[in-house]
Amino acid sequence: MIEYKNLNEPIYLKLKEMILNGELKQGEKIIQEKIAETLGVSRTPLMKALLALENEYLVESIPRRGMYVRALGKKEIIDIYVCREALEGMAARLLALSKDTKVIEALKACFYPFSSHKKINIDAYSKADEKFHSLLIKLTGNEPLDKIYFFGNIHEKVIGHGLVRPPEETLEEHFKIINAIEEEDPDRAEQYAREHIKKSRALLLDQ
Amino acid sequence: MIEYKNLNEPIYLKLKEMILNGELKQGEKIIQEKIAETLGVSRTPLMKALLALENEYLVESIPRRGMYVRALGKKEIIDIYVCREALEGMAARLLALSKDTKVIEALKACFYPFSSHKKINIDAYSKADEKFHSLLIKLTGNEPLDKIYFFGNIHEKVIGHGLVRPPEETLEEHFKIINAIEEEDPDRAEQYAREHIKKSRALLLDQ
DNA sequence: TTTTTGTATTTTGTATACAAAATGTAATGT
DNA sequence: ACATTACATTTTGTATACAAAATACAAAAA
Repeated sequence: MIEYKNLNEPIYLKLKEMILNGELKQGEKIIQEKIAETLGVSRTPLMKALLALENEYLVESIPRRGMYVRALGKKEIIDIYVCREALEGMAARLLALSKDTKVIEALKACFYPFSSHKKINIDAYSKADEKFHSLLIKLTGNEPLDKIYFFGNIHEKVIGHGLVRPPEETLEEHFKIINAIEEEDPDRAEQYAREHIKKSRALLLDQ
Repeated sequence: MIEYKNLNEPIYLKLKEMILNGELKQGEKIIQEKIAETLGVSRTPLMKALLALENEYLVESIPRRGMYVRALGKKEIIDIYVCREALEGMAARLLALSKDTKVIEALKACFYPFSSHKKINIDAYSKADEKFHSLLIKLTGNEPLDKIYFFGNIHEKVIGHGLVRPPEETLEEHFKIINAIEEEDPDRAEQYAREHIKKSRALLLDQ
């Protein structure tokens, strides 16, 4: 079977990168013609990418006024963490019920490099963390769930490239979630996944 | 402050209606030029509406092949109910913590016409049911949550215009949720909201 | 100075044109 | 008959053109 690739994905990816690394600032207006020119495309495929990003909560459209890089206030960030708590909690539950050994392997693999109790590279751990949370959703095989879970992007944007809490604290929590899944205990898997997000949320709320 | 209205919303709404009432059939290819002509617009604003519908899980895009009305199989429907369980459960929890009397009023108002224990009009109850579940989300004031909860549409599509379970069964469950919210008991509110969806899901799974 | 009004410029929204790919069909060969 | 190829048609993807609205700016009035 032939694989048809999305032709305007490169535009979408480039724009997303520009938003996440701050090349396009929060609240900044996206002047279509200007961006289209810098990307070397016309407004038509650019608009498709912008609409996709609007649905990922990265861009906000005001009719007849234009598209703006979404500015995330404290409330929005907290609200997103509430959504994550619900979705990742459910994902952990589903995985605990799945009885799939490959799931456990994949999740554990994220943190193999950090299990030796040596000094932890923050940047590498940050990537592993993002991978873990994304995998938690993807491994469920629930496509609608994956579709509504687009908050991974936000993560970087909120904290820069860092983490909400130090690895020493979260590594253990990650393994608690994985172990509950391995022991096929859906209630504990969900509970731990939710507590994990909730703790980060509480910290963000204080700042 | 001036309110700017989305100019291509009429196209979006008309298309959505055509999909939900079966005028455009499941799995049917959407030939852009043809639909554009029947709607009396060009392909450009039509594409915007189609991309919005793609993000609502009503339309599926295959690059270079075209846009298709999404065909929902049993798995997708079950998966959507799993998402609803997570999201509505969390919403009920948030409302229980909100201590807002207007919330209770609004939720109760959905079912006032059916509290007299007379014969229940299925069509009216079906609308009330949809309203209730939509309100549960909206009243939280969590915008990202509202954005990812686009499954209300699906409901009609799955069951025609009917209900998964009879009103006699679900009316009581609705009030159990409302009461738990009123008593500011987040755990029970979430539990009841989840059980409510779960029961419907179990029934769909059997069919 | 500050506000208002009129005008020029910019920018969005939509229609249209055209190239490239996909699809359909008929002719050819096995 | 069936498969394969060549060609015509359809359809998507992108660029461009143009109208309508929003914005910026300068001149006039309070």
